[in-house]
Amino acid sequence: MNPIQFYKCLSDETRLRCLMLIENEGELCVCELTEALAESQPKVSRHLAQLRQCELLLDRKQGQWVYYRINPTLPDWATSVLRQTNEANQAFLKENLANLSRMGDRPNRVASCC
Amino acid sequence: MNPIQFYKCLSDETRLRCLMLIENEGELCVCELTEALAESQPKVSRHLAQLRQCELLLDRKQGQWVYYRINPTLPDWATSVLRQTNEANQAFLKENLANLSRMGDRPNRVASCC
DNA sequence: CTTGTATATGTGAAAAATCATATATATGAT
DNA sequence: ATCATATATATGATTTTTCACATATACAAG
Repeated sequence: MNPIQFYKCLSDETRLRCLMLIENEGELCVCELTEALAESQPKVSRHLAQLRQCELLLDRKQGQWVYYRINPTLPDWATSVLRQTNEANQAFLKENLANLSRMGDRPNRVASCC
Repeated sequence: MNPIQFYKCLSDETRLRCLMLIENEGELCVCELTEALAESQPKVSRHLAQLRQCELLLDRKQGQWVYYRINPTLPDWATSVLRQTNEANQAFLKENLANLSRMGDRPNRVASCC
């Protein structure tokens, strides 16, 4: 993982909030992120695609939903940067987390492996 | 320190290398960074100015030289991100450190306080 | 098969970031 | 005062990034 590519990924507000929300929640689908961020679906989807291409995120498809999670095979320093950024900046996500918890009809999560 | 502003600062190659080199060396002046990066002086200077304005770097003037150092009052998470990024990515700086050590006539450092 | 929901992507426009070049300021040496 | 070195900044051009909107694909339900 090239540090420049990594930090370019973190330098856009939509992408950083997505990463932090996913770090918080473990896994989120596009419609949940769209709701939490109050942004358009194409905008969120495009930024997620970039994070996936750069291998910061992995996705899994379940029915009509696509769930994104942090790539667990990132180098330690990158994993640590994401974790620390999230832990130290919860206030930054306040509004987004409120949107998310206010969201009705969240898709039923089914474990990917069982 | 807003995490977006922080990561925008880290998302440019010139700025990231400057930050990492300064993290490595403790303090560097503009001409040393210019040499290490093999970039033009105005380019390096302009990026340093941005890092100073965002308060990631502090500067001190000594004679004709201006030395930049990491702002020691950054929030802990930011300090830690810089340190970890540097420690885990020494290979990324190899060429720049070689340029620096090859540099003759490096300005004599005088302690700022004594 | 049709409809509705979720997600992805193509396209051209707009905005933001970066750059090279020229120039200005400050300091030290002669 | 003149010259050389170090640094900063103005300017306009270029490149990169982001965006909105339209559209395409996939799946589930009826």
